[in-house]
Parts: sequence; structure tokens; C-alpha cells
Amino acid sequence: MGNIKLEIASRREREWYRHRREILSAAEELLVEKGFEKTTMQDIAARAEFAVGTIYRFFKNKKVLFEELFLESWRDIETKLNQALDQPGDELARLQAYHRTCVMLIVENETMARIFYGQMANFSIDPYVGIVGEFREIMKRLLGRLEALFRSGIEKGRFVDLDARVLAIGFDTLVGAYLAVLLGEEKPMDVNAWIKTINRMFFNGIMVHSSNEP
Amino acid sequence: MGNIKLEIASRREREWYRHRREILSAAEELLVEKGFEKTTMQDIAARAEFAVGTIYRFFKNKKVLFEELFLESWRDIETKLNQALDQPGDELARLQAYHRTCVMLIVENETMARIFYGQMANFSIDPYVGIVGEFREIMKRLLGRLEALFRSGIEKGRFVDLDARVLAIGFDTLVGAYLAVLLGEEKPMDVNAWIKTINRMFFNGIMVHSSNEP
Amino acid sequence: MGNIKLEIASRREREWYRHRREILSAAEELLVEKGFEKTTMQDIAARAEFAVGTIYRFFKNKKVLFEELFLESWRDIETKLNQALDQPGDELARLQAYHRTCVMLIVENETMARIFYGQMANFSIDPYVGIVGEFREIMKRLLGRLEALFRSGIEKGRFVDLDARVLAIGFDTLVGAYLAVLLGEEKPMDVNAWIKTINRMFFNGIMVHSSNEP
Amino acid sequence: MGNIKLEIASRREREWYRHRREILSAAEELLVEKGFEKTTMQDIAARAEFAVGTIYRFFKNKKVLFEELFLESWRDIETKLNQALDQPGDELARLQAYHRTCVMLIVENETMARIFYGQMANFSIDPYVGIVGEFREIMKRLLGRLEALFRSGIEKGRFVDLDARVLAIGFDTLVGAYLAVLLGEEKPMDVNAWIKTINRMFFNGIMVHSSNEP
DNA sequence: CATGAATGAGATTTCATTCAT
DNA sequence: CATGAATGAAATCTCATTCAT
Repeated sequence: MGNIKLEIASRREREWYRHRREILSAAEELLVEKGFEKTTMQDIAARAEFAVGTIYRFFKNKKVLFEELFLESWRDIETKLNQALDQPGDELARLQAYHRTCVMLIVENETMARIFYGQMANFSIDPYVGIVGEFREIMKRLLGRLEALFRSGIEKGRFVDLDARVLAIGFDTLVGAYLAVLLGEEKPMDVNAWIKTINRMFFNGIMVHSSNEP
Repeated sequence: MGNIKLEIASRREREWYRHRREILSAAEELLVEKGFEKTTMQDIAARAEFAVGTIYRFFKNKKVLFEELFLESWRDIETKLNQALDQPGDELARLQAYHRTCVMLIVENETMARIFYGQMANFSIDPYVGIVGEFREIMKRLLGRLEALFRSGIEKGRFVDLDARVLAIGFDTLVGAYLAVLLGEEKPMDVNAWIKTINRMFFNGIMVHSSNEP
Repeated sequence: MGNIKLEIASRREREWYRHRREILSAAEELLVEKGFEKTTMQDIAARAEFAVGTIYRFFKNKKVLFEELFLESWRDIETKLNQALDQPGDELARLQAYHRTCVMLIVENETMARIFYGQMANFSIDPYVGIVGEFREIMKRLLGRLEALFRSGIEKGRFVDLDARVLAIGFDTLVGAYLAVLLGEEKPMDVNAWIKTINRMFFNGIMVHSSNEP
Repeated sequence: MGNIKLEIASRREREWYRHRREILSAAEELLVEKGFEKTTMQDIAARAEFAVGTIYRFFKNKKVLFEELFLESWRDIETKLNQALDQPGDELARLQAYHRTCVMLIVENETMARIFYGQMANFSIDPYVGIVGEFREIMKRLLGRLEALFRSGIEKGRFVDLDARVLAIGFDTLVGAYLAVLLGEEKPMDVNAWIKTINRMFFNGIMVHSSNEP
């Protein structure tokens, strides 16, 4: 008996979560296709195959819907990047793990990575969704960790004595640039070629002994 | 008589052009403040101190207004960057001129640079402004020139033998990263420190003989 | 067996009736708190601790729910006021009984009295609740009885020869004014002071021999 | 030249005011016919023969529209009643002037009087229009003046020594009762008969020397 | 020409009602 | 029967665009 009840509750819950995901996915698709302001709740409802009213059972309003869409993805991204930075190994190994994770994220989760990875910062979304703050916090935390990593490398004499903050920003930006390429190019660039070239270009520039062959 | 008419016509023309600029400037200000969709024609009219109807004498509709706003700025940016790349001197000197011009453009013309330089991506999401194509063309032309420059440097044995296209993209992105910093930081970063660090980091990585002290 | 069935039926019936009351009470509370249009069926369901669908097993629709809510209260009020007017004693005594009953009703059953007693008017504006007719009938019957009482008093020479209808309306309105005071005042007025003053003011004005000390 | 300009401005202004009145009148009609919540902006626009958007050029939103509708009428009512209370003559004369003015207001301006005169206080309008406060202030001011008048009469020994506040409320309510009659009756009651009876009934009850024959 | 009042299509959001579980 | 998720019609409000003055 208890099991049956539990199962029923569980099924409901699972269904609820599935519907929520369907709505968020529809919203994500439309966000890419039409942008935030041009995506209407009618659009989302139609794409998710629900009635408009149903959308509002899951999300208080349009703003909240998109905020939750962003936050869920961003937090996932932050977690994964943190895991990369927490890997065992020296500074170089960690940065390379960060790099690989970024590329993976971009490939796996293009939409959100596109927005998250440097390409968002302000635009059409900015004035409407009051979420930029959270986004900036996440960015600030990640940049802070990168900066610490570079500082540690500089102190240990592994990296040349450049501004750790600029290095962190530069590294992060370079890594993110792959996205811009993905967007702009008709034929997507080869991931490995990209990683290899960035590694050489960037780390050759900052390693004290340029014996870095990844 | 003919001269007078010409003068009158000329004055009219100049006035017409001046009004057009006032409208575009108002639109630019509002674009930064409120974003594209949230900026109304009434807003623009009020800011430019014209009547709404008057705006429509200058621009067929809202879409065209913003397209012309972007195109004018972007073409100006392209011209200036081309001039930098056309300077006398070797590849390194030209890249450094490009770099300096970018920073100058960002500082002088933040609004458009912000949109142009790397922040464009989620603008590309918005199909309303059907101008992304033109933007990509400009980018493609500039990247093509950068790529050629790198290829030339590699062929002359001045740069290490990396993929010229990746180098071009990487360089351009790094240069544009200054904008992200401007946006994200409370206290703006020192321009010179930035230029110096990027120069070292990047060119140390790709110069065959790292005797580059700008 | 028959008895058992009867008992079961009876218990069901009693439960059905109890649930119906719970729903009506919830609706009444919300009516006061939020007004008719702003009270949603979801609100009522939540307050009554039933599911929305259940509400519809008791009442065909929202309109009917509120109609039944009003009618039940109003019929109760009519019954009690009729009992007051049926009391033994002369005209004055009956009017005073009517008066006391009104005050009691207002105190005991503020919500409905508020709607019933004089505050109804701009409810009559609302055509949604098609119940105004029934309300008017009840009012008409009660006013008719009051008018007859005044006419009888006038004929017996106990009241001065004024228009019985206007007297009835005036009396009824004065009595109802206590409600307006209850609503408008921060510190509620003393019931006894109110009754005493109204008695004197009103009956002094219409009694032939003003020896009326209630 | 100046005159022409002035005239043009004036014409615009007059037209603006006229349109505003047309909208308010349409809203008032519909308020009586359908109630506040059931009256839609579409309704008002259709009745006033404007487009919906036009209504919003005159009133920020529905709430404000109705607030201005009420306030304008209420302030007019307050002014007229104050004028009645400011008339030369003794307390009795002023109260009778107040009474006559009320009846006149009710007859001339039924809708607003209906809402203003005791019949509003709380209902469908209450939870939506945040104007009840202003309404109560006006009521409080008027009741205050009535109370002072009664107190003055009591002190001069012209009225019997009853609670001045209850007298004020009672008088005001009685006077307003005519409205309830207007609403409930098919054949409207004779104004003069009403005034005469109320005068006698009420003032007989409170005058020390009942030589009051108006 | 310039003006800005008027327009009305379209967006967001609510909520009475239904119906599969 | 009870439930409450789903529905979609309808309400409010916005704003690009037109056009009489």
C-alpha cells in the first residue's frame, strides 16, 4: 500500500519534472531561433505542446522561466569547470583540464555555452532579465579561481611574471573564442587542432621553460 | 542664382544629415540603456527632440533605423582597422597597430565596439535585425587580412609554424577581451598595462626569436 | 438492513451538507477579503481544503455558488426579522424588537449583513450575480411589513400622521446605518449608545406622546 | 500671429479635454451597466468611439481611469455640500440646505451619488481601486462638519442633548436613504414628499421646541 | 514638411471549467 | 467520487506605424 502511494507520488513528481524540462527545452530552442523578446509564451506553449496556461503552472512569468533556464545551465557549467580546476596535478594540467572542459561544454550544450561564454554579458537579455548579477557572480568566481591558479604558477616560477588577472582573462577569453568560431564558420573547426594551437600559442608565451608539449 | 539654389540645397542637405545623425545618436544612447526591443520609436523621438512622424521621414521603419546605425559604425570601424593593417612596417608592427586601434575604438566608441567586438553573438540570435550577414562579411574580411598577415609572418620565419587562421582568431579575440573587462570590472583596468601584457603573452608565444619589446 | 442503509445514507447526507457549508464559509470569508470578482475558484478550493473539481460537484458554477451563499443568508435574515415583527406587543415594541434583531444580525453575521444591509447597492450594479431580483423581493416583503406596522400605528393614533412608506424606509435605513459606522470607524461604536440615541431621535420624532423610554 | 498660436494651442487643449470627458462618460455609463470588473477597456473604447490605445493616452491604466472618474465627481459633491453648510442662517437652516443639496445631487448625478452616498464603502470596487482612502477622507470631513453643526445646536439649546456624532451619522444616512428608494422603486418617489417627511420625522425628534415648520 | 493623436494588432497573464487518473 | 493538471478564452496594456492638421 505504502509503496503504491509512493509510486503514485513519484510518478506525478517525475511527470512534473519531465513537463518542466519540456517547457525549458522548447524555450531554449526558441531563444536561439528568435531571441528573448521575440519568443512569445504562445510560441513556447505551442513548441512544448502545452496550453499557455500550463506554462504558468510551472513558471510564475516569462522572466522567471528564462531565469531558471539560464541559472540551471550556468550552475551546471560552473560545477563542471570547478571540477576541472580541482583536478590533481600542477597548474598547467589544471588549466588544460579547464580548457578541455570548456570545449566539451560548448560542444555538448551549445546554446547556453554560447550565452554564458563571453557572448552574453549585456545584450537583448540584459535589460529584461534581472539575472545578469548572478551571471557575473559566477564569472567572477571562476575568474578568481583562474587568477589564483596563475598567481600560484607565477610564484612557483613556472609562469613568467605577468599580471595574473590579465592572464586569467586572456586565457578564459581565448578558450571562449572557439565558440565564436563555431558560430561564424560554415564548416566547424577541428577541435584537436584548436586545442593544440591554443596550448602552444598561449603557454609558449607564459611558460618559463617552454618544454610544454601536451 | 544657380549658386544660391545650390547653397540652399546644400544647406538643406547638411541640415538633413545633421538631423539624421541626431536621431541615430539618440537611438544609440537608448540602445545601450534599454536594449533593442525595449527602445521604442517614441523614446527615440523624445530623446532626439523630434516628433515620431519625423523619424519616419528619415528611416522607413525601426528595423532600418537600427540597421543603418550599425552599418555606419561598423564600416567606420572596418575602415580604421584596415588603415592600421595598411601601415608600413613588418607583420609585428602591423598587428600592434591593429591592437592599438582596437583599444582606441573600444575606448572612444564603447557602444558600438561593445556590439561589434565579440558581444555581437547573442545579437545574432535576434533575427529582427537582418544585418548579421553584413556584420559577418566585415568580420570575415578583417579576419582574412589578419590571417594573411600571420601567414606572411610564418612564411618569413618570423612567427612559429602554427595554423594562421587559429592565430588570427586568437589574436582578434584576445584583443577584444579588453571589452569584457571594461564591462565586468568596477574600476576600469589600465589600458597600457593591458596592451603590454597581451603583447608579451601573445607574441612571446608565437615569435620565433622572442626579442619583441614593443 | 433498511435502517442501516438509511443510516449510511443519512451519514453521507450529513457529510455532504457539512462539506457544502465548509465551501460556502470559505467563499464568504474570501468574498469579504477580496471581493467577488477577485475571489477565484482556486482560492475557495484552497481555503475549504478541497480540490477545485470537488467544488463543482456541489455547485454548478461560480455564479450559482455565490447565489446560494447569498440566498441562504438572506433567507435566514428574513426569517429572524419576521420573527421579531411577529412578537407580541404594540407597534413600538415590535419596531424595537426589529431594531435589536438587526443590530444582533449585524454583529453576529457581519459579512452578509454588510452586503444585505444597505451596502448592497453597488452590488446591484454587478449583473454577474443575477440574484438582485430575489434580494429585492425579500427587501420588498420586509419593507411592506414595516410599512403596515407604521400604518397601523398611525391609524391607532400612536404615531403622527406621516407617510407610512417613508417612515418604513427611514427607520430601516437608520437601523442599517450602524453598519456603515462599524465599517468606517477605527474604534467601533458602543451598541447600546447607538440603540438609545436612534430610539430617541427617531421615535421622539414620530410618537404622538413622547413618553417612549425603551 | 501670437493669437493664432494661442488659438491653436487652445483648440488642442479643448479637444483634449473634450475627449477625456467622452472617455470618462463612457466609463461611467458602463460602470452603472456592468460594474467595475466587468467593464473592459475594450468596452470603454468602443462606447467612447476611440481605439483602446487612445484610452491609454489619457489614463495610465484602468485603475487610474476609474480613480479620476470618482475623484472628480466626489470633489464636486464635497464642494457643493460644503457650500450648503456655509450658507447663512441657523443650524436648522444649514441642515435643511444640506438635505436639499443632497437630494439635488442624487437626482442630477445619480451614478456617482449612488456610489458616494453610503452605497459604496466597500464592495466590488474596494479591493481594486485604492481610492477608498480618499473617499473616506471626504466622508470624514463632511461628517465632521455635520457633527460640529449638531454640537453647536445642542450647545445653543436648540437641539436635545443627544450624541452629536450619532446625530450626524443618522441625519446623513437618512438623507442618503432616498437613493436606496430610487434604486428599489419602480415608480420614483416624489422628492418634495420625501423632504417634508424626513424634515418632520427627524427634526421633530431632536428640536427642543418643535416649532419647526420648514 | 513637421507634428503627435489615433490606431489596433499582438504580447503577457489570469482563471473558470473540464476530464483523465 | 475526489483530485488537480491542463485548458484556452478573455482581459490589460504596449508600441510601430499612419495620417489629418
